[in-house]
Parts: sequence; C-alpha cells; structure tokens
Amino acid sequence: MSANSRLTIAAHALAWISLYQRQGHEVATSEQIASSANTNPVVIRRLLGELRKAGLVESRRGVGAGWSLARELTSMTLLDVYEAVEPGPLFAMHRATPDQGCVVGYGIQPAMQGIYEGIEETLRHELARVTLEDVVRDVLAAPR
Amino acid sequence: MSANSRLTIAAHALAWISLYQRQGHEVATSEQIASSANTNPVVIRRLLGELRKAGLVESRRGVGAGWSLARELTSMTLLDVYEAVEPGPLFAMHRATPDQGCVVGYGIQPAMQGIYEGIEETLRHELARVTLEDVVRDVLAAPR
DNA sequence: GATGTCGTAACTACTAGTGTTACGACTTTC
DNA sequence: GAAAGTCGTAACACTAGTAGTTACGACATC
Repeated sequence: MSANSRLTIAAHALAWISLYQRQGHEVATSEQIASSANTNPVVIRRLLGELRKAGLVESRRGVGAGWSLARELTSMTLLDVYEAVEPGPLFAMHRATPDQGCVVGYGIQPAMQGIYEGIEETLRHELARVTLEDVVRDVLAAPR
Repeated sequence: MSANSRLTIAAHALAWISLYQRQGHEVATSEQIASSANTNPVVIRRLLGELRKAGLVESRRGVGAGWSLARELTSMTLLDVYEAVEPGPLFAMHRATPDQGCVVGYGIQPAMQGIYEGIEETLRHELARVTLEDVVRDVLAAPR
C-alpha cells in the first residue's frame, strides 16, 4: 500500500514531548524531537503543525520557544492523531471511471464504497481505543 | 496514505469474470475486463496473476484463452484478495532507526508494532467478513 | 539589537502505482 | 504446420506522495 510513517512519527513526537514535560521542562524543540526520531526538524515541525491545527499541541515562537501538549495524553487517542495527519481514504477507487454501460462498471463503485466505509469505521474505532498515554506506557515498558 | 486501487480493481475483475461465466462463457479475457474497468489489459493481467498465485483464479493460454474462477465466490473473501495484492503493512515505522540511547527512541518501535498488529488483525477480520459473492450482490443492487 | 526557534516555501531524491508498448510463449483452429 | 489470439512479462515513462534539506522571514525573549 506504500504505507507511510506519519502516524508513527507523530506518536513519537507526542510521547517525547510528554516525557520531557514530566521532567519539568515547559516546551520541547523540533530539533530535540528530530534528534530522537532520527529525522529532520522540518519534518517534525510540519507534522506538529498539523497536530496543532487539530488542537493536540501548542507552539511558542521566539527565544526559548518550542512545543507543548494542549491536552492530557489520556484524552488523546491514536484516532485524533490519525485524522490530523492522514487525510485520505484507506482504499482508492478506479483512477478512471469504469464503463457505466457495463453492469459491473456501473455498480462496483457504490458497492465498494459501502464496504470500505464500514471497514474504515472499524479502523477508526480501533484507533480510538488506544490513547497516547497507552503508547507512553508501552514505550516505557520496553525491556532494557 | 497514498491509497491504491488494487483491491478495487481486483474485486471488479472477479465480479466481472463471475457474471460473465454465469452467462455461459467459460473464460474472460483481460481485454474485456480492462474495458469494463477502464484500464489497460496489462494491469489486469498483472493483478490476476497475483490472484492466480493465491489460487483464486486460473488462466488458459492460446486461442480462446482467458481467465476463470478457481473457486466459488461464496468461499472467496476480500481478505483473500487483499492478501494476494497487498503485501506490505498498513503503517510504516521510522525510515531511519530512532536514537536507541533515548527512552522514546528505544521503546517506540516495539510499542507501535504491538498496536499496529492488533489493528491489522482487526482489519483482516473485517475483510474476511465480506465474500466476493456479497460484492456481486451489492454490484447488482445498484439502482438504475 | 542579538539570539533562538518556529513557519513555510522551494527544491531534490526516492518509491510505489499505473499506463503503455513490445514481444515471446503457448494453444487452438484451419 | 501455419495463422491467429491470448497470456506472461520485461521495459520504460509518467505521476503523486513521502521524506529530507536548505534557506529565510517572523516572532519573542533577553
């Protein structure tokens, strides 16, 4: 499917900010997060920018600026993050509209649409079951 | 996520072959299916080739050749098709391995791995609930 | 005013998916 | 055994999305 790492990196960033704040710091910089995730600060800023639009994080500018959580991780689910960073559907329809004169070409899109909607709804439900607090717990549970 | 249309086109092809066979024909050609799906015959042959590896369809060569179903559509689910045409995982990990010296960098991959596996298992379960016979029924149920 | 960080544009590189052409392999038909 | 039709597959081009990188203005603190 050519999966991407956006949800993974976003979860990484949120977990990092949370743990950093628990150590007493107010904000985390994209530089620090990028270093932990082994990527570029701009990639982090872009992702966190989308999370900010969704109301999950806040940012400050200027000296001593950075990112902080806008809500408790217990009230933040993977669905919130998913919807913030993954706009499109899971499965695509035909690129070119199929032959509408053919029974299959005519009926296939509504048929698959209905099926896909049900599946995506289930996916959302599953993502909504996992909070970012769960993620942090699992992260800290990794054996050393 | 940059979704693709492989599952959609594969379902289209299977539905088309089935209905064509119900009209008394033995095999369907990639040319006919491509015409209905409004794509190129080679695209259809590639996809059906993967379905053949999975034991869902059969092909004949030579004059009067083409594709036929290897099983009843009632015994064929979207999961069978999905697994045949979509090898990779739904969500990707970091491209470059995160900083193993950081608590988050160290624990994030196993954490997300476990979560993703559960979600993909649910997705599989949902896909397994829909047979290709269901798809054909929905296709024929489209209002004219 | 100097400094540090975000916000964002611009560009490159890479990959996956799709469409297309071409041609050999194979089987039927005559 | 030659012709014809279809699969099987390689090769290539095009597109879109993701990610990485550089650059620089905007902004807030000191």
